[in-house]
Amino acid sequence: MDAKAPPVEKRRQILDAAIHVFARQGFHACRVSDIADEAGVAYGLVYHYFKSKDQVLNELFTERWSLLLAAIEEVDGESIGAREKLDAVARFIIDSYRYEPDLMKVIIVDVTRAANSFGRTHLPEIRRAYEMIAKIVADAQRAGTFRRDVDPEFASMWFYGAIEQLLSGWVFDLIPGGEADFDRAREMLVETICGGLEPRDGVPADG
Amino acid sequence: MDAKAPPVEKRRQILDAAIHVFARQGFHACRVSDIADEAGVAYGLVYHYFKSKDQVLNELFTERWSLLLAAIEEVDGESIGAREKLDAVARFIIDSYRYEPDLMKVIIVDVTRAANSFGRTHLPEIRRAYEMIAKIVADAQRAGTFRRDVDPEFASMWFYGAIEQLLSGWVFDLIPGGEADFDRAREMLVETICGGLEPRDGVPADG
Amino acid sequence: MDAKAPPVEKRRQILDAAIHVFARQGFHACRVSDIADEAGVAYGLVYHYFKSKDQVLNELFTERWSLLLAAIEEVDGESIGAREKLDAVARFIIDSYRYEPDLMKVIIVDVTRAANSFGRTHLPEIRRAYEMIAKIVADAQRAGTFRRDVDPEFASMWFYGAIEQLLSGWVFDLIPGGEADFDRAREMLVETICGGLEPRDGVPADG
Amino acid sequence: MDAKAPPVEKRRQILDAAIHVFARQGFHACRVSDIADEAGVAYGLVYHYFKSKDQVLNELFTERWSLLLAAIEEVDGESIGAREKLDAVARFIIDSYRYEPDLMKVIIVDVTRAANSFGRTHLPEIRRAYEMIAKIVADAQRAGTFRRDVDPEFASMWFYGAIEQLLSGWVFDLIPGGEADFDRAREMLVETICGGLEPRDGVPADG
DNA sequence: TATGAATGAGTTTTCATTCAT
DNA sequence: AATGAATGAAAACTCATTCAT
Repeated sequence: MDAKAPPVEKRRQILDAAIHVFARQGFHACRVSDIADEAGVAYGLVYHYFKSKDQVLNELFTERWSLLLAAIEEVDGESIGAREKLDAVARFIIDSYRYEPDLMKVIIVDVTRAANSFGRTHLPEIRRAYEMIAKIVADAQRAGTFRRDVDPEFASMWFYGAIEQLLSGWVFDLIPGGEADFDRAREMLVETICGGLEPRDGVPADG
Repeated sequence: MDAKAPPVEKRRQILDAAIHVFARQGFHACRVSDIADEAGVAYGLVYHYFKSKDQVLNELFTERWSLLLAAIEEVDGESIGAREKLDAVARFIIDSYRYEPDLMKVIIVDVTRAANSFGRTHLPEIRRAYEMIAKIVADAQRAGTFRRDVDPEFASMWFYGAIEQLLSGWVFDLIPGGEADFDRAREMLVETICGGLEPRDGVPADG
Repeated sequence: MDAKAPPVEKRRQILDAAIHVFARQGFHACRVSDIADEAGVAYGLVYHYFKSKDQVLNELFTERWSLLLAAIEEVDGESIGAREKLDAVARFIIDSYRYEPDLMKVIIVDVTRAANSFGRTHLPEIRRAYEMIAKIVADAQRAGTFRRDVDPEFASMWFYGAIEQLLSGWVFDLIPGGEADFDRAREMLVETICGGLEPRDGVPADG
Repeated sequence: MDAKAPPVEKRRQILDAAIHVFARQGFHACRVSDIADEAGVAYGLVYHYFKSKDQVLNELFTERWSLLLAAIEEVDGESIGAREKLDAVARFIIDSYRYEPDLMKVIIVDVTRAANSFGRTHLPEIRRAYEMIAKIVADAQRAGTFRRDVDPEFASMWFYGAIEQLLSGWVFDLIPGGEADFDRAREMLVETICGGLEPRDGVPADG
């Protein structure tokens, strides 16, 4: 009865192939046929499952980014401190890179940082992540955990900007990316950013 | 009356035109003819002065980035605290954007963040900026002004990543970019990052 | 009714069209679109089958030249005199022109005589023909049929040079190229060259 | 008074430079600026003295070819046998190559054999050489020195074709081109072609 | 579902030639 | 006579996408 595998399989094959091809050559530099070759399917089949080359990347991005958004939301729902929340968010993103570096490379390089092309398209989703992080900060400010003289929107940018720079550093081999480095980098990132956001002598929590 | 206008003039016209065309349409989306049209010169003249479309962008980037490197170096040479140094660096970059938003947009969007194409080419220069910032941090750590448990290289990434995110926010209209916002953004950025890097209760300056 | 026309067909169409376009306009003067138009196919299809415009000509040349090499080899294998062998070779080349003047025109004008471009590329194959003719001469010298005081390599050049000049004459309408002229030209060519190579009074066969 | 060298000098400089540039790169592959660079003059000066890039080559060809025509004419006027005349013509051409290989290379490769471009333009002059050689043959036939069953026009082609092939062989390094080879090649060429044209047993001088 | 042949729009780059000085 | 800046036409090649089978 199942003489034939469900068609979904090839669709997945194509997506997975695209991850590696995009990571290797970059979205613009690769041809649709490169994806098909890597997936071991015929050329035109990509167009059977996807409307265009763009759509392949879009789908890859959305698939992953929605996981991120869900993760942030879940983290935010937990009863833990703001520092712990941001630490969890950073951990999620860094782990994404740790376990699927090619996919994250594609998302960072070809979407998130490619602000003129795909970044533009996905700005709303990207922005959504900023906002959720900003919300974590704002809540902490209300709770007195974070100082109030730094706008949550800006705090979110410092935090996300630092993470993106970190991942870029790994992607482009600017900094060592061994197993041991992941945790250490995250700890220092959270320590610095949260340290800067937490109240201290001479900095009243209420701004 | 001037016997002859210096030929350099048209070369400059082309570079300036390129800034606006690149900023408006993005490097890849624009054609060489767009640049020539904007500059009001003949198509081939672009190739008289530049080897390729790429070289136009490269020159634009290098021209500006070397100013940044010089500025950081100068700032680092002054007898001021680390926080003041980083504040000056942030100010220089933000002022660059304030006075030449199109040029900075091109540099950020088409070079610095376009890590797969031009970013790759200019990685050494970009890295140089990171290193100079890291040096400021390292010196402060030795002086006891900054805590020692955050690697200077990482501190540099948090700082630069935050600035890049800020400029991206302005470039893509994610955050308001009025005159008043420039100073406030810089203050908060420096306050957060340096705040996180400075020693405080329970954080011994020596790591 | 035929389930599917073999894809090879269009490839052949393109090659045939190229023969006529090259012959009419010359390789350099014609555009790829001229070939496509003549073949009645879309522009891009030329590039589907051939890597470049050059490759089209290369293929045309190699296809035909290998027939020539095979013909010379076959002729050389027969048990006939040297004069008969050279006559057969001349006949083969002249017949090639007689039946496919456009193709031969292309080969002579755009490859064989275009020594700086394609001739350079195909020098080894062209040289091979010289060598095979030289071998016929050398064998005849050993057999005493041809005098030994003319290097076979030179004899080969006199023979091939005469043929090439003859074909050029037809191609450029320097001499009449009617049906009757083909045989007569060949006879005179062989008579002159072989006559000059054969021993006679006062010219000892052993040089 | 002669503070300034006559302008003709630079014109000659350009022509001489063109010889070497054409020989090195080929007419089509070189740019006008290459000629100017080699001549050590400015770009536009080439257009002051010559109407176009083509005209430079045309002039080079005509200048030399007219010497050849004159030489053949002179040779033909002497009271010597046909074999001696043809030997003198061959010697003239081979010596031209011997003493000015670059110029002859240009003439052979870019004009004489480039039948589609410049060859076409200079066909009348080239043809003139054939005709003069044919006349030498025809006269010899009338005098009984050469057999009459080979058309003078064809005999001329065999002779000229052999020479052209010989020069091509040197130009493209197909055959050794040392000092000693020049005389030997000429002797064999004349021996073969004239040998084939001279009457012998069984070949009545009157065809 | 699967294949890959067929389509054709789009852009960079080259370089001969002109022209102002 | 001399310079070299300025012009702009021309064409190869790529590759996303469509479509017949």
